[in-house]
Amino acid sequence: MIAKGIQTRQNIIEKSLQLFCVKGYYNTSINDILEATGLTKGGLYGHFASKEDLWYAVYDKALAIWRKVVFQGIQSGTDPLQRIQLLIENDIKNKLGNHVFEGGCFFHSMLVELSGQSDALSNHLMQGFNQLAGVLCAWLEQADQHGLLKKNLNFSEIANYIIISLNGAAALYAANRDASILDQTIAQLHFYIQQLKK
Amino acid sequence: MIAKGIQTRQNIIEKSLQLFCVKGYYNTSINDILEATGLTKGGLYGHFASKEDLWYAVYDKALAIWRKVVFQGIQSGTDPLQRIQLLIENDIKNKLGNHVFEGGCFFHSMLVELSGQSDALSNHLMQGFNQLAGVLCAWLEQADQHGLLKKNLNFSEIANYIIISLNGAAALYAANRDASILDQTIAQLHFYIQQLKK
DNA sequence: GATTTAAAGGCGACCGGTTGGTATATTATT
DNA sequence: AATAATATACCAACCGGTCGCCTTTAAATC
Repeated sequence: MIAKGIQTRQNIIEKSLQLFCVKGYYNTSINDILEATGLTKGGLYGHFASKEDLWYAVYDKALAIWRKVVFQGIQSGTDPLQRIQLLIENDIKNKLGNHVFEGGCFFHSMLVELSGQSDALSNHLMQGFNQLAGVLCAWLEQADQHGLLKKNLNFSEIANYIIISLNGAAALYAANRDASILDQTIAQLHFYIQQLKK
Repeated sequence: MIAKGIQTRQNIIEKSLQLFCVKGYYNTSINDILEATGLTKGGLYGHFASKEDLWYAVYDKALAIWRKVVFQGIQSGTDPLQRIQLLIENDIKNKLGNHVFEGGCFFHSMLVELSGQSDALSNHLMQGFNQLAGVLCAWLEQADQHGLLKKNLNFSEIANYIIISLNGAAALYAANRDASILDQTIAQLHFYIQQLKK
């Protein structure tokens, strides 16, 4: 049987993740988390040294969730461009559309809120985005080696631009909750990527 | 001579705009604003009924600044697609790159922070974005009437997508402050718009 | 199998400081 | 003298965090 403490800790992380997505980091108070978990201050601070400490644990949880959703059905060996398209579709339709993170995408919301507020936390976030850019970049290079792409494309530039588009979609969708914007963004990014082909 | 009260009011708005951009709305305290303006509580609350009331005034100021920067050099009568390109370039290079708003784009930062936190304020923001989408849409229709575009394009979809890209760029640039990301985004959006042409 | 023991888990009062906001008094300006 | 502009003192509620105390649980001892 799983130790009770570990279960409680997991519950704190999950409830905090929801709250951070909806209300933001600073605007989520420890009391909000206590209310959501049914704990009291002493109980919570037995599991985490500080609110920032909790944030790192929440980040790890969010990353695990995100990876599962966004790399769903993607197999190495398949057409690299198709992998990119699938990743985009997963990110927009499954992550945003299925409200994997309530309120808004954890990573995008945190990035905007924490930029200029906490160098430590926002750098932590940027590392994640840069890793994703690296993956996309590698896939583009693979596509190029298969002779699929136009000449003289800047792969890291394209990778960054895709990430930018995904972030923008997260922002707009969180604000207006209009599902059609998701389909539209997928369609436009699909069109964009088609134009990279020879 | 301009009444002193009006000058003070303007100063409050300008300093608050800076603070909201850097720290966000909720995380900017009234005390932060007092410190920035040299006023005391009584002085400030003589000009604004509440923090939210101040936000609306700041929004108006930000909108005026944004309009000036982003429609710079754009004349009706010129090539509609070129107008779109210029607007994009103004938004990215002049608004983001010149740090017209310190810390991050006011509109994007506020949209992300206030989504799900304040329906009143985030709806106010969305109206602005929708107006911009309308302008871009109209320009695309003009371009189409001139026979410049491919068939069966969805103009409002394209307009939304451009806005999404601009918002994403604002998010990433605020976080990593790497100017090359601005040039890259301009280049990619330029490429994207070229692909819309016949 | 019953009893002891110790640690893990959780409770809740309390801390200094800050939040947005108000009422009243005081000072400049006209 | 009247009015506009600002200062001061204050409020209740809330902020993240600490600390000593109380339960619960499970292993160790008898």
